[in-house]
Amino acid sequence: MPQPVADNRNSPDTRERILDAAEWLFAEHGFDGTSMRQITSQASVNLAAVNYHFGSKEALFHEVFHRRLNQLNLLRLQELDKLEQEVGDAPLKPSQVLEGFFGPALEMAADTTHGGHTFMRLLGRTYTEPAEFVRKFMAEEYAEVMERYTVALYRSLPDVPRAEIVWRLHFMMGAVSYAISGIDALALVTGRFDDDPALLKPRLTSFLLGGLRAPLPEQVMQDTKPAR
Amino acid sequence: MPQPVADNRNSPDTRERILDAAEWLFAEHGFDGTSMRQITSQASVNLAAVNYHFGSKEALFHEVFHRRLNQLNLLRLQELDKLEQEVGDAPLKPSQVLEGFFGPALEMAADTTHGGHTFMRLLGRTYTEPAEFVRKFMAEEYAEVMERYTVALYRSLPDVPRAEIVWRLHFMMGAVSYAISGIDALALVTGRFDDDPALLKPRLTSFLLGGLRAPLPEQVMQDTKPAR
DNA sequence: TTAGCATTCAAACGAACGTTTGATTGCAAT
DNA sequence: ATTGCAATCAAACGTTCGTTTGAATGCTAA
Repeated sequence: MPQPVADNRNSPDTRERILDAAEWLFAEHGFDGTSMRQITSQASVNLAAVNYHFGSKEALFHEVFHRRLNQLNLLRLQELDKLEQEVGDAPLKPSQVLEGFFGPALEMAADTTHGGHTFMRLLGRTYTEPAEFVRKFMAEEYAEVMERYTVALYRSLPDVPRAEIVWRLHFMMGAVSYAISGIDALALVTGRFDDDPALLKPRLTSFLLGGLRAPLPEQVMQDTKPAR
Repeated sequence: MPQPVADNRNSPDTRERILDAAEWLFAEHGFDGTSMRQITSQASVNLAAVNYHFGSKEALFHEVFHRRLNQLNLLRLQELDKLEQEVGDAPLKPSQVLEGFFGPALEMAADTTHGGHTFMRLLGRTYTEPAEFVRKFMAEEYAEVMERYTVALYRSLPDVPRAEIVWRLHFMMGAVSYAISGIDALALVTGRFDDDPALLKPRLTSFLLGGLRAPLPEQVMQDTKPAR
């Protein structure tokens, strides 16, 4: 046993090159719109390399996701741990919960040089086109983070019905997704558009907070007052 | 000239059957994920019928869009006309602008029996995956509506910088898109989830209004005070 | 009855798809 | 030197793709 080669992470770049190329192409053209020949060509590797290293196109897609989503989940959980440690048993403020949840996503989306932005575009896109095999691992990999953050949100807004909070979290994720896909889609609908990307985060957070803390609609108020 | 057959809209159902089948399949699996054979099979027409009636797969996609988007645009413009007529030269209230813009979309999304819901899912999905050939006609068909509604929003919020308004409109469209794709994506991220669909609209509008009227972020306030 | 024409149909086209194969390469350990 | 093995490679596999073709069909107008 000269060297525990064991869990071999050999072939220094080709796996990474494939993942990077695939990430960008999937974000740009979607899963079905991207071919193995495009991926391997852009990564400058042999056509068979993907099947050799990952097994299949779907497995590659999963790995593209797992690589960054795992990182994003860790960041979100760390943020929440830190925040909850600071306040002890007291509930967090809604703004703190939002910062912990969307902060890491926006930071990742702001990283345009290491693929973070590319991945967040892919994530937003995939969310609206959940292919069969994607639903499965998406739900699994998101589960813990969503569970902990929804609970934190419940506690931060004790007077708001839980169903309402879940919906608003959903609305907020939509707003953030569009914010990240951002300028492309914006230019698609309005005319040309250029703006300081650094302003996106303050803009978005004040919008989200406004929506999250908006007065409850009357119909919901009525439903929440009586029984249950 | 016995009958002005002229602009023939013959073949009573096959065009419509193709459009309906294509609309559903495109919404479910995307453009690249849907094959001509799936479409024609689900529509119970011959494989060559699509190319005969529409010319190509892309042209079919365009027609699927045009059919409903045209209707949606008309509704939105009618709403705005009516509202502006009511108030004369005075600016509209933000809530009125939102009602005019998102009301027709939500109504269409609530129609689950005539394909309206299906189309709105497709629209939200396409927004985040703008294929080359889609960008073109999307921008064209959206142009007039977006122009008029952004102006109406400017006037309804005279103290808010225009760039801010454009962004917030963008955020709102994201929230609405997610709201419509709705329960599918929600169940993907949280656990199971069931709720009264009739409550969606009041929930969404109070959220949107809260976001739209939220206080401006400090950075933007600073930028807007000095020159320019 | 017949001519014209829009529509439908079965069949085939070449191209591109994801995947597999079997040989070749180049380094590490014997 | 030689064996072992992970990695790369060119080539081919069988499918499925969007589109085209040319013949059949059925209705309408002359």
